Amino acid sequence: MATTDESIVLQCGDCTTLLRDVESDSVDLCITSPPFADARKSSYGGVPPDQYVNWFLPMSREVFRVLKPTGTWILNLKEKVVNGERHTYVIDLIKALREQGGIFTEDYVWVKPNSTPGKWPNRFRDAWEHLLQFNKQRHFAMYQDAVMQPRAENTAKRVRHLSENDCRRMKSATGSTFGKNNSHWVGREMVYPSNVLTLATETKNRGHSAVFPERLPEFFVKLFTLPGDLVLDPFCGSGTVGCVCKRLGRRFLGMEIVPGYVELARERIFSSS
Amino acid sequence: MATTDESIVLQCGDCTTLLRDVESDSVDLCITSPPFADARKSSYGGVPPDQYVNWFLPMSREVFRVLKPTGTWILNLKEKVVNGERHTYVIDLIKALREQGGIFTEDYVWVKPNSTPGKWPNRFRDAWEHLLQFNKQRHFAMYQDAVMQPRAENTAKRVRHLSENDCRRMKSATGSTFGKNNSHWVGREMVYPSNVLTLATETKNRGHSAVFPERLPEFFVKLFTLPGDLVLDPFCGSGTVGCVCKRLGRRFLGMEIVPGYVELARERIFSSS
DNA sequence: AGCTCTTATGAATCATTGA
DNA sequence: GTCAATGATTCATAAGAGC
Repeated sequence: MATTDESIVLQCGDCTTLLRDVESDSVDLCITSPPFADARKSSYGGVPPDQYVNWFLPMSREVFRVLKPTGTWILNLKEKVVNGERHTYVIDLIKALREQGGIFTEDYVWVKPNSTPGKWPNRFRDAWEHLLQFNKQRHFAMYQDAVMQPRAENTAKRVRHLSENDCRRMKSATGSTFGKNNSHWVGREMVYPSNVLTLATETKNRGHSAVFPERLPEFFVKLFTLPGDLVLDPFCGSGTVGCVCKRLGRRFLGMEIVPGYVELARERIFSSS
Repeated sequence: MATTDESIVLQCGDCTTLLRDVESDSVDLCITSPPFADARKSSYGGVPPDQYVNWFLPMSREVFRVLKPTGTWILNLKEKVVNGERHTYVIDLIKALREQGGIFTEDYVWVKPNSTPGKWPNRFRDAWEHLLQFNKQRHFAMYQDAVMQPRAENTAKRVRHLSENDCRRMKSATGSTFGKNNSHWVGREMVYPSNVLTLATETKNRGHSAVFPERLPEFFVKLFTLPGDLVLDPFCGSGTVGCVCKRLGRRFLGMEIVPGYVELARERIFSSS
């Protein structure tokens, strides 16, 4: 499908099929949030949890093929509750991707302070998701200095003056997990983040039910690519990763099966320039 | 082994053996942080990651046996990095515990905002751990009101001035059907927590490395037990869970293989009274 | 400009009811 | 019985409007 900018390519169709036409060892970073099991039924049909791994593997084989040896894949997933317990499709998939040759380098956690409300007799609301990092080699490209952030104010001092309950509520006050109060960058000592990203979900209606906050792909694009590098999102939805790549000067290849979302992504990516 | 208080019992020895003398269906909550793979080499010999599940299963069988049908097991674990990737012994163990009859109800995340600074060529510092919840039945004891926390300031403020729209809810463009009626919020000062616990680790303690900050077992002891209930920690170390139980009026059974830790736990638990 | 207030909305889950 | 549809439950956040 045609594009209006050679460095940003959007394709409409099934990504497993479309990926067959992508050159091997050409992608620096794949970052994607595939439809979770049983989710987004109205637009994607909803893959049953028990069939999720088998549904996933033909696609992942292509992703590993097109990824550069030094490239990275960041995969956003979350366990669904089925019959009162967390389903194992995510951990089954981790095992399967390792058998496909992937190296399970890290499990970043995305903490969502404004997660969907809800309380049930047996559980509280779900405020975190996986960001699984897979690689083809143990040595991969990583630019850690690009994601440094200011050190938080003296945490220990604050903790001492907080009540018991306030301490559990300190989500935005402490430490150097990524996404905390970054309001005063100037003149602050910079530190490396951790493997916990605390970022609120988008609350503005973007016409898509599962939109990344831009700072999430931005973190990984800066961490794993340089300007001019190629970023792939095989389930690009409304194009958040593409927007970030355009802004940061990375090339982007996005695939999406729902025509309406492709149009939405095109508008979002090219209207901002 | 003798104790100085009938409601707090400390035993020195291998927990798999000691557990055989514990009555079936008698424990309301088991909360424990077993030695992670390859850790605590001096006392446990450092279980190699590949043998971790086999090492674990005789003990877990006993834990499930002694747990009440309505009881809960909270298990603190973290994937260790082996040869550049996260080892799968945690997810292998989840699968194995389910095969043993356990119900994998929830995966709480403990975020440690002040974890040790540091970074490596291929990863940042590790700032989170699993708190796996297993049950014997789908219906178990849970006292959610005991762990409520103050509402966020922002929300508390706006509840004082509700608009018309706060009392109804329009359907979202993407078809989600969340209902909300903010008028129910009026007069409510406390809200329920999520499945993410943000708690700083306790850095300086008297001659021991504390596994848990006290607030962590406190959260689960309040959530899953009533005063007088029995709490078990088969790897009780320096006795943090016991201290919490003493303070909150729960009975406690702690097991620890290193005599020095048993003594330390005894001092900590009984000196505070 | 800067503060306060208003508004929309999100990868949800469980118990109950009806077919 | 088994399965599907419906109703009840629940917060925090960013953007924008208003002062």
